[in-house]
Formats: sequence, structure tokens, C-alpha cells
Amino acid sequence: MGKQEKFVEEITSMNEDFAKWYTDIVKKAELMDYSSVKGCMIIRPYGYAIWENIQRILDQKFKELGHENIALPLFIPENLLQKEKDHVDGFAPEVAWVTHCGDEKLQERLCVRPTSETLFCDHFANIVQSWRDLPKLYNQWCSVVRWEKTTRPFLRSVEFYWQEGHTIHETPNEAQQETEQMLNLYADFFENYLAIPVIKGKKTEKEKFSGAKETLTVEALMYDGKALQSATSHYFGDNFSKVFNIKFQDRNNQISYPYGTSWGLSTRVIGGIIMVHGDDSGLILPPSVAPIQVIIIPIAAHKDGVLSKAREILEKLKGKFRIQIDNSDQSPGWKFSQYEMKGVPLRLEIGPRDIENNQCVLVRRNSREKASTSLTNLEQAIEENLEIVRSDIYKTAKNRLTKMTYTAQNKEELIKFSTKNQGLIKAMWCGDLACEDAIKEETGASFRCIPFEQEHLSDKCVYCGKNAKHMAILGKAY
RNA sequence: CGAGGUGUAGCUCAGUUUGGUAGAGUGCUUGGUUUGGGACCAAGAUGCCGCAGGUUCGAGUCCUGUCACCUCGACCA
Repeated sequence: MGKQEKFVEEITSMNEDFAKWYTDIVKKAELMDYSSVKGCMIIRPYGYAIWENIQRILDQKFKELGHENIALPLFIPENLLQKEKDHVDGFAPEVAWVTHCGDEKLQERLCVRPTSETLFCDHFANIVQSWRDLPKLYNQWCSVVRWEKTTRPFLRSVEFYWQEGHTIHETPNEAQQETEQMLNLYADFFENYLAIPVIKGKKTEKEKFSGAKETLTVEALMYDGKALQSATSHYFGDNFSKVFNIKFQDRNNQISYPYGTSWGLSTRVIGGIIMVHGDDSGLILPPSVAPIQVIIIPIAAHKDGVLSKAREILEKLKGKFRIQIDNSDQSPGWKFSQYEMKGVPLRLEIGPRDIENNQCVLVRRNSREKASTSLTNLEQAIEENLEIVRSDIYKTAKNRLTKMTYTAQNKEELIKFSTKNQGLIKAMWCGDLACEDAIKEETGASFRCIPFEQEHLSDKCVYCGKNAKHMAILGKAY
């Protein structure tokens, strides 16, 4: 039986219709369900458990770096939102307004937060007086609302869950370091935990966050060749501080404005995990965030000793791994398919033949290779196999990123690559908005970022031929 | 917000052309036999045919309106 063989007919093949494949996966793996509220989804327990694992890992990392969690209101008064002009211009078209309490019209309407910069700044202004009060390193886990016209599960929904970090610092340098530090933290999380290779870089003026001086981003490539902006980290300078009148007395007894940052990562990453690692049999979850890391499937469970042996294994390992046993009366084949659909990284089969030989069968989700494994060193074998899953799916994703990144030397190549090939395009750029707009118009590809790792491809802008300032990464994005 | 498509059992869909008893597969429930890649037999339960009007003796089917969802664009984390 070859690796490519498809065991499940219920999922649309990803090469046939990627969008349909994606919808099939999120529904059949029970990650989400549609709700009665337009554009809003229900994250089901299995999907939410992935988010909880993401939260647990990131929350610990944030705290190790001195950040504290905080909870701010769901609502933002209109006057507060409107203080920073670029910011409100960026978000106004998609905010939801609360206008009434019962039948009574509110004095001032309230928007449901699309992001919380304004609330944080308003609060900072109240609590900061001295340089001794700085830095403030805050983070909030919450949901926000952006009334998007078209929605897709996890990738773009009207309400979505995320974390938003908001910090203020004494000096620009310190705030810039924070911005970079958090971007690096995200990049490390994607690469080493989610097994998703990312490109780190800076957004163009056009693509940066409304109100930011600079937006840093990690961009990932999906199976279908589209890019996903996976997490962002913004440097605000003193933009927001001045507008919100956040002042402190500095070490020289002068009145100063602090320098701010914000950074966020949302449930969108779950969409990224699906589209980077999944295959025609369903999800493939990175072990670090998989709700179930090992599923034990007893074979011929009615026979003497099988179930008790399976339970014995579970008891021994349940403190070490997220491990479960499926002793339902479905056939083994059904269970194999079911847990492959749900992306469980490792399957442990145990049947009468194994028990005779003091062994079990371990099967990695991504390769489906079966390996008889002694029960004596089982814990170590599982640990090794989970790590093999992580590094294998990382390699697959990394190879795809390399293979699907093209270098465009001139306008013809740029147009050719953006229309014929799905993937990312490296190209030199003069830095002018006019070229950026024209490229978007002509090819449909947007500037994903100006990567930190620059290469000198040529001296000329790929589009206008003027002197090039940077190498940029372009692509179609979710 | 533009273009296209779909709403019938939990799910996937047939039935709409030509109006006349509400269907199939799968899933679900119960019992039994099975069990190393989605097992088999038997017996069951399940419907405001998206919603609101209209035409008609009679509407899932025809007409008008409306809502929701999906796909592709534009916008976004």
C-alpha cells in the first residue's frame, strides 16, 4: 500500500479543489461549526484544544520575558477610537457599533473592539507618571470583532480570538528591541513548535498597521502557494503616546512621551497549520499543539488481555503525553481513518500478536510507516517518534517554501511567475508606492514583506527599472 | 461590495423541466456476529422541502420577495 493511497473518500482531494478540501477538513475533523451569527464560527472542543495548547506555550514565553496579562473592556467609546487618525481610518469600515441600551439611545455610541490600542493607551495615560513606572509590558487574551465582508473558518471570521501584547518604554531603542524580540519569539514558535517555516521581514508603508511607524511580520507559505500573514509586531514610536497624552517624568526630570509596541497572533494560525501540514486524509498536527499526541487502538479488543494491556500502557504514559485510548466498538480500520482525519501524530496499535511478543505497533501520521516497538522502552520510542513527526513535517514545508519561491529579474518574469506559478516571488524594488500599486493591479500579488535576509538580485527595480532599494517578497495572500 | 452557485432527514444529495401519498445513500438507536486499513445481518427512529407572501381544488415543484451559506474577485489578522 503506497503512501499516496487515499483511504477516505469523504474529503475532497486537495489538488482537485483546495478551498473545498479546507472546508471539508475543518468540519470533518470537528474543529469548528458554523453558527447562527453571520460570519461567526463555533470553535469546537477539538479545535479549541489546539488553541489552548498554543495559548499555554505562548503565555509561558510571554511571562518569561516579563509580560503580564490584563483584561480590558470589550467596548471602545467613539471619541477614544477617533483620536489617532490613521488608526481609525484603517478600522472604521469594519467596526461594529453598539448604539442602544434596551430602547434607549446611548449618549455616545460604543464600538466593539477591533483591536485595543486605544484602550491600552487611555489606561497607560492614567497609570504612568514616572520613568520608574516603565516599561509596562501587558498582554491580553481575548476576542475582537472586524465586520469582514467575506469570511472563512479560522482564516477570516467576524469575531476571532487572539492575543494582543501592548507595551510602552522609556526609549525608542528599547521599544524597537521589544518589537523585534516579539517577532523573533513568534518566528521561533512557528518554526520549532508548529513546524512551519516563516520568512521574517518588514511590511511596506502601504501594508503596515494603521497607526504604526513600522510593522514586522512573519509570513508562511501554504500548500496551495498562497501566503499567510501569521503574526505581526508593530513599533509605534511616540505616535499613540502623544495623541493619548501618555506622559512621564524622565531620568533628567523632563516630561517625555513613552514609545509603544503591539504584537498579536490569532486563531488564524490554526488555518495555517491545516494548510501547511494537512493531506488528503485530513489534518496533520504538530505534536506540540495536538490535543491528542498518541491514540491507542486496541485490535480485537474483546479478546482476553488486549484491553487491559492497552489500559496498562495508557496508565503508564498518561502523565508524559496527551494520550488516549479508543475502545469504542468501531472497526480498527474506521478508527485508523478517524484519527488520521483528526491529525493525531502517532498511533499505537496493540493486539493479541503484539502482546505475545511484548511489543506494539507505532504509526506516524505523516508517513504511515508501521514499526513494531518493544513495550520495554516505549516512552522513549514515543518521544523519538513525535520528534520525527515534527522534523519531517517541518522539512516537507521547508522544501515546499524553497521550491515555490521564484526569483523575478524583470517585469516579464514577475508577471509570468505571478500568473502561472503559485508561490512567492523574490524581486528587487525601488521602494515607491506607485510601483507597489501597479504590481498589485497588474499581477494580483501583494508585497508580503521586505525580508530581513536580503539578497542582491540586481541593481534595478523589477517593475520600473529605477535603482532598487530592497529585495521584496511578493505573493498572493489569504 | 461585485459576479456566479446552492438551500429537501444529523450529513451528501435525488425529486423541480411536465404541480397530484416525502425519497436514496450514509449516519443515528436496539440486538447479534465481527475486529491488524472506513465489517456484516436484522429490526427501528428521524422532515414547517431556508423563510414570507401569492397563483391553484391541490405547491418541494409555478410566481414575487426575502434570508442564509458556498466559490471567485476587492479588503483584512
